[in-house]
Amino acid sequence: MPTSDKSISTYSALWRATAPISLNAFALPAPELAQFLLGTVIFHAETAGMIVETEAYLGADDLAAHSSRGHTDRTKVIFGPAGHAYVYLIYGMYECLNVVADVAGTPGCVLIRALEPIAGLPMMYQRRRWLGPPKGLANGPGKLTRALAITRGHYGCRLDKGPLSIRHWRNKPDFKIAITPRIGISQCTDWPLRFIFDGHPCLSRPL
DNA sequence: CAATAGATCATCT
DNA sequence: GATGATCTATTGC
Repeated sequence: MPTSDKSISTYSALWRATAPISLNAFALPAPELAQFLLGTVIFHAETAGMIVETEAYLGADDLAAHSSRGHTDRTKVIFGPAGHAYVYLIYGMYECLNVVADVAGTPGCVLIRALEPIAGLPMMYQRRRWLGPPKGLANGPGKLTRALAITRGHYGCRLDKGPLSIRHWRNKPDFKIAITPRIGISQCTDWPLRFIFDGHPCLSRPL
């Protein structure tokens, strides 16, 4: 299930094996964007990994979504145009990366929950201070931001190009997608908005 | 393996 | 003043 081509393990080779995604291609409803992002690759600071787990967060009706409480300093980017980063601090300790969905004026975003590490593994090990197998480097929302050195400083960044970018494969790998309820929330706990590569070893939690 | 405690702070009430 | 889209270490079977 991990990446088909194991010869692509350097940042530059991975960059060449992928292509940019236009900013307006991100402008989908959050559940659709969450599926679209599965299998795409995040690049930042000499490290990169493939997204294998996402969660969609909706608008006013979705009480688990930060944007359901309205437009504030923290949530304003979620109400903006798609393809930008919403990064926030959770539990005073970890940062979580979201991709803004939908058109400007309509709130919605996608939490990136797990990556398969592909390039820059030694750097990821150093940032994470992790001693286990590679699958444990970025298999959680707080872990992957550490591994790729993504912080609240990236709040509002565009993701189609620039230092923090998401690209898709020129030869798209084929994976089976499974859908489950979201993890770690206390509202709308049974909405089927978590999207995963079925059986992938780098998930934050199996199914 | 499962359950639980503790770390730590920006945001919102 | 309470809470939380988490993670790690530790305890107990």
